[in-house]
Amino acid sequence: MPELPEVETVCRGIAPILEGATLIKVTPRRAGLRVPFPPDLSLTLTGKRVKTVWRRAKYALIEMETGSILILHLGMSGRVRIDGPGTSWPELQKHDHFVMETDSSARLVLNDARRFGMVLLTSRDSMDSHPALASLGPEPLGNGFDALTLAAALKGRKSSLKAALLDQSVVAGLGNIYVCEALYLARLSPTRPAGSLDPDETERLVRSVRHVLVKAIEAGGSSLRDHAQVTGELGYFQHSFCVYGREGEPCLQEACKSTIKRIVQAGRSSFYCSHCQH
DNA sequence: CGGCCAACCTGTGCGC
DNA sequence: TGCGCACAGGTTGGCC
Repeated sequence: MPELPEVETVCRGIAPILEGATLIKVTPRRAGLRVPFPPDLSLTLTGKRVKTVWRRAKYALIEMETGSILILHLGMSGRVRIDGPGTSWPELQKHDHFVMETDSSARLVLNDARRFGMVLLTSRDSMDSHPALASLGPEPLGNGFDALTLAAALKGRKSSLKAALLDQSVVAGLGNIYVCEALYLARLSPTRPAGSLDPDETERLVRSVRHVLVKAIEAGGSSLRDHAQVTGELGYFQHSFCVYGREGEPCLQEACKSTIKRIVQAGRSSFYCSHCQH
């Protein structure tokens, strides 16, 4: 589930619960996920009040009034659940690896079957130099992402356009699904050398990236499979994919009689229409 | 530094 | 019903 739109959806869902609340209990339920949990995690957060929740790339950031910032990354299979506010919470489940309880009888639960996620700690003052955040490229929905900056980031790159857009230092927050979707919308082949775009193509790509992300956020994130969002509702953007997961199905372009192809690039599946995308 | 691959994990769906 | 295999939304460390 967790590319930029899904993380954005999670942040919007947990912000009303967490902001202004005090964390009364913080419980790591195993040693860590991809990396060990910070040793001072509970000590740093317990008894502190949450100031704000926001997102950077695919990271959810929870800033405390003390200036400490909890960084959550959902990896491939991470999900965030809010239990309560209420008098009773459901039983913790398999793969519920990290839990934070608030003084308003709500509980945030991080569930991550594959444990590719990350729980990290930084602070207001040092977040810019934190290894996870330091080398991230511009936010695709922010002012720092335009045709000129993208052209500069792609210039001289020999790798494919697909690989370049998955590189979080080029643009931050895209993953396999939305790269496929944006390239389809921009009519650009995932196999194009990243440095070969002309200004018109670059502009089309910028617009397409923004468009697919905005639409996905509006739909509440794609939330593949049976993932229930923190709001308890399922996202519906997954039903709106044009190419992702559609190998062998007809291209949706009105006049196109071709079918969607799947190739493997950098170990990831790329779905595209070889007739429409060049 | 750029580019590529393996590794990190569990779950699911498919063919046999 | 069971087994084995391919594949899955991401990142990173090591190697050339």
